[in-house]
Amino acid sequence: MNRPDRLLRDEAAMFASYLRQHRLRRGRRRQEVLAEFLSIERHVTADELRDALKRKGLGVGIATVHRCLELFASCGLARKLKVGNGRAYYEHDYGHAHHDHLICLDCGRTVEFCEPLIESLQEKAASAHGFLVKRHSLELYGSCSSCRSQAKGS
Amino acid sequence: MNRPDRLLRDEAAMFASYLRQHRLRRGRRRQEVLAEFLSIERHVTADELRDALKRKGLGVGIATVHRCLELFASCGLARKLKVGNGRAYYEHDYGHAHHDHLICLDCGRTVEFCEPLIESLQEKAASAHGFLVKRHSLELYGSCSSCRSQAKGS
DNA sequence: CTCTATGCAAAACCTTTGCATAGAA
DNA sequence: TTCTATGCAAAGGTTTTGCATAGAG
Repeated sequence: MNRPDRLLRDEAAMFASYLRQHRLRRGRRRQEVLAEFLSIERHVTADELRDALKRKGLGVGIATVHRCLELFASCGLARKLKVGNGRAYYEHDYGHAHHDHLICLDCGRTVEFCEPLIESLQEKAASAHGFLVKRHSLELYGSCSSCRSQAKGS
Repeated sequence: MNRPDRLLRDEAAMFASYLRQHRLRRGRRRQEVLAEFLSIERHVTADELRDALKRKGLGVGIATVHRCLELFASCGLARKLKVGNGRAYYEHDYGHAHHDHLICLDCGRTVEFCEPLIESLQEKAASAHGFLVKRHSLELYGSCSSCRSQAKGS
């Protein structure tokens, strides 16, 4: 919601710069997939993204979607995350503060949250074992309030 | 290391009780896989466990290993965890305090750690969004001390 | 023109399932 | 005996790869 033009410009610039540095080209599909990805403000799987494209009449092969998403992750536009079900999800990364996920085991709803104190405790715990943290993945699985109240009702 | 007999007895009792309650039987493979699993003090994949069994001359089918591991998870002997690579890892659960994982991106070494303060902050963050946490998964990816010193040296 | 991007199909990977049969209780 | 356990092979579900060709620069 409320995607500032500024953000989009920065993302486009990052993408262009990455392509240049790696001597890659801005193929038609690559641009379509990027535009669609950036227009979706939640994490998506390759499949979901392809479906979204198909609904707009753009028939992009699943392999291409995967290759695009990996590319976006490489250039810092996307963050890849794997949750329990084995599928890979991608979400916007650039300009988005780091966050973790709450996932409702009943309805699947996910909520992003951010707790800087947890992050610093992670660093501390890691350095106590000689580790330097590069990235982390934290998912809390449980039940959201609406699923809990429904469960009570039934 | 240092597995007290007490622990093993408890685990065997849990297993037996679960089998009884569910009218399952203690098949030969099931016992072999359990013994091997309990003898390994780190998380394993189904494949690794099967290889370990094979090295002892026990040819257990991969499907059976999967079925056994799911069974162990159901009866509280094992905890299943999925990390970034998409494979399922199983580790001892009974009698083991909850812990999270540090994973070295270079050498793959993993270290378990436990930080109760993080746990309580997770609860807090979840309840701020109306969630009740049932379980969570926290992995910190980075580089361990030995990989970092090697990198410096080269 | 040259080298990358793309689609398609096949392969790879890991896990699960179906089915016939061995084996517990 | 009866019902579960097991092996094997096949199926599933998702991601990756090979290859021929379209297409960007």
